[in-house]
Amino acid sequence: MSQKEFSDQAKLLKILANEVRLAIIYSLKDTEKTVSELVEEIGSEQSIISKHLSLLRLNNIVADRREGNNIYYKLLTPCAVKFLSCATDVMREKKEYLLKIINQKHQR
Amino acid sequence: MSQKEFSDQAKLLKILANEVRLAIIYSLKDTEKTVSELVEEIGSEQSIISKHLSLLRLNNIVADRREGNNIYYKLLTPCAVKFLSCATDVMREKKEYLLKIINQKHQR
DNA sequence: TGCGTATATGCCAATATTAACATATTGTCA
DNA sequence: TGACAATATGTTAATATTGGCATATACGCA
Repeated sequence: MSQKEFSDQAKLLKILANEVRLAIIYSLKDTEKTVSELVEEIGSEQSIISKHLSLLRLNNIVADRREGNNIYYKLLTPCAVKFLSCATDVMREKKEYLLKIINQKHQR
Repeated sequence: MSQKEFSDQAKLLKILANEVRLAIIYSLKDTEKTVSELVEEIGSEQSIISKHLSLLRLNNIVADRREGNNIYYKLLTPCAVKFLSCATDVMREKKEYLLKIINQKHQR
């Protein structure tokens, strides 16, 4: 892997590395939603949700579509959800390792 | 998914979302290495590599082992590498989507 | 046209992240 | 013990990220 590849990957991870943006991605995983619906569901202020949506849109993680006064957002890269479950795996693996270590200490 | 789960996941992603740390993880993917080896390979300053290693160690992504003057680091969660390839998938999927869009525009 | 609703954006302050440098720590060996 | 090699840590300044608030924009409808 080249330095540019690491840098690109780091940029992508930074986009995903935010509580609100993760909630948005997860919420859009199998259906499009309006901003209001996301605001209601996630519980952050409207302007905050909008800003995170802008960032995700600028980076082509989501796409928007206007319908009257509402703007619907959908996930462009369903793979992003698989990616999140992959992150969950890493956390589980970490946890298991820690438990193993703790058990070893107790056995001494 | 609960808010705490999103927050935990975001924390993990933040740890991984750095060019140097990605290079370290990738470099350790199938063999342990000393700090000097990582410095040589990655090309950042020693204190910088050390600090990133500390962060990874504190978060149980890597573990260290002293052997004389050298300290060997190894990856604790091999899953982290799979995770990175998963990130690469997301980027590829994004790119493919964009190409598709561009082609559609040209066909009009 | 004017008003209400939905959404986006600009600005600012607080906080987090990072690199760079200097210095400290820990071990080896003479 | 002293000098050196490998690594870690403290401090600081620059920059990036974030949330909160105010305001702007876009649309529908009367």
